[in-house]
Amino acid sequence: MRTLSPYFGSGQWRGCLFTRNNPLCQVLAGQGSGILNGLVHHHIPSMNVRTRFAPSPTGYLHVGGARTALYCWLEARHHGGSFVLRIEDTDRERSTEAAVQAILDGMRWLGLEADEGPVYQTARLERYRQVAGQLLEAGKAYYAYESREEIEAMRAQAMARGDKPRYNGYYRDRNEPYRDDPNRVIRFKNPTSGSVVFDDKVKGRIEWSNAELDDFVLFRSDGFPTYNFAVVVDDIDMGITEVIRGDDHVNNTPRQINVYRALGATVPTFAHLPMILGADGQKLSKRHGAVGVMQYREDGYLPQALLNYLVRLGWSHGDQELFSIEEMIALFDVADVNAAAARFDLAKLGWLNQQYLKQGDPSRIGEELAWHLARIGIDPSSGPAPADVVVALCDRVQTLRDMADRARIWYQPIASWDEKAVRKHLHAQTAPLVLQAMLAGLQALAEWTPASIHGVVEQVAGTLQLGMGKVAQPLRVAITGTQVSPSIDHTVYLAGRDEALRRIAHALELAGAD
RNA sequence: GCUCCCUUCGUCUAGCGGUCCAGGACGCCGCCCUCUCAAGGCGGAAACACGAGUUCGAUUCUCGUAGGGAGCGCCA
Repeated sequence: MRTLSPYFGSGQWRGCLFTRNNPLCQVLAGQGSGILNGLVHHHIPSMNVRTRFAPSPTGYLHVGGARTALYCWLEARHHGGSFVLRIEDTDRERSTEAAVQAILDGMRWLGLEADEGPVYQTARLERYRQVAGQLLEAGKAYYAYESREEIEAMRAQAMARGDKPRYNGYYRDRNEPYRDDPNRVIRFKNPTSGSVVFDDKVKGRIEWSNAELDDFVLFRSDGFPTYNFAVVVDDIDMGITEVIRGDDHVNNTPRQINVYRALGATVPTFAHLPMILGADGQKLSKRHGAVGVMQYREDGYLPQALLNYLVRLGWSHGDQELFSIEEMIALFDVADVNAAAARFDLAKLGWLNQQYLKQGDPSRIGEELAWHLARIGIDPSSGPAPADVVVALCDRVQTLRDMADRARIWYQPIASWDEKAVRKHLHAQTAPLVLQAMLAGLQALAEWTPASIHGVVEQVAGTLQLGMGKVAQPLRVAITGTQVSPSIDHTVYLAGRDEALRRIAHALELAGAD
């Protein structure tokens, strides 16, 4: 089931929030003069920037969509405007409720929540019919009755001539009345001469000859509006001032602008974002890591890191690499976005993630780590405080998932011993002495902190006249079973006193075993 | 096929006619630091797709070419 937007509940066009302050929409929604008259001279007060993110719910929120949402969100925040979420679900075949939820979840995780919406297009069907009817009345649209086969033939013919496959306008001036026909569609009377010009905020000036455009379908024979019609009606009704979307829509823009004009509406500004490519330069697909943003959470990335990575992908501000949300809002401007497509580079995302792992508040990041620990079957309360683990490991991993994995040694018994490590460090001549001394020293320690443990290690090294390596390595193997771990004081500290003593004692046995 | 868009180091980018034998970041390589691994510090290799114009002068402007991409649906 769908939540009907409160703004677009049954028949409330007139009083909807989107139109309340918008004279244009008042008229659009109003009766009498209709959309075509009386609108032309209205100007939307352009002070109030309104952007929207309008995904179709056919899958999860992927990085491309996430970046579009981020840019829309930033643009709105930067100008003190509003960011609206609209769900384009008129394709009932492919739209699913689960996908809507996935998109909402992704946006929430990233912190890109909308000021208004979600608005569902399927809840606005009546409105599209109304506007189409007005277009029909004004002679700016007409009924056409070709069958799909006929259209197909038309296209083939045009192709054969070397033209674009287009509708030939057979019914354009025939003035055919409405009749019950399974092939009935409503087509838009596109201007036949002149051209459409618009200044795209990222692509620059784009000019499109009307001769290239045909009379596209506004309403399908199944009674549903087409995308190109619904977006325009929605964007007008919602008072959208800046349309920011993927550049796969540039080609649609001229025909949409013609619809705005036919409706006498103010045309918003457009910003078409280049797409994000996979690391191999190919279009992002399931095989090329086109995963939902929530997958990045599972992979151990922080939302702030993903956001930072995404904002820098196609946009920059001098040499700055790290941006807080506040800085993004203050500095971002769609007009500064690059026109070329960019590749997604996981290595850089990893670096950024580590930056945030290191800079963030350990206890806050510890909470997220606890989530990851739980995911791999570890009870966070069965060992050291996650925040302490963060401090010990943030310099050594790039993702929380790796961190959780490497934290195992402090929550679970040593799973396997690195034989080479045992041979080299536990069976070293001095190992028994070191472990013995450490055991005694740690036992006697008044307080259990990395600093106090560090003191013991140094003391042992001093009295035994050994280098730090000779002390730390056997100890490290004793605690972890391997020769790689965080600094020795943290490694011992995180084990907790009881467990540390137990492991050292056990290692002592191993050391003396042969 | 037609229309539109794109093109600086491997990658993300700075550059908006001279400041560029092109700057930063990730990655890579080397050195330093060092209890392991990292992190950190220092240094290095690495790019204006090509060809014409315009100009005293092009990475920056124009036009071609090549190579990428998008669209040409009763899908969004």
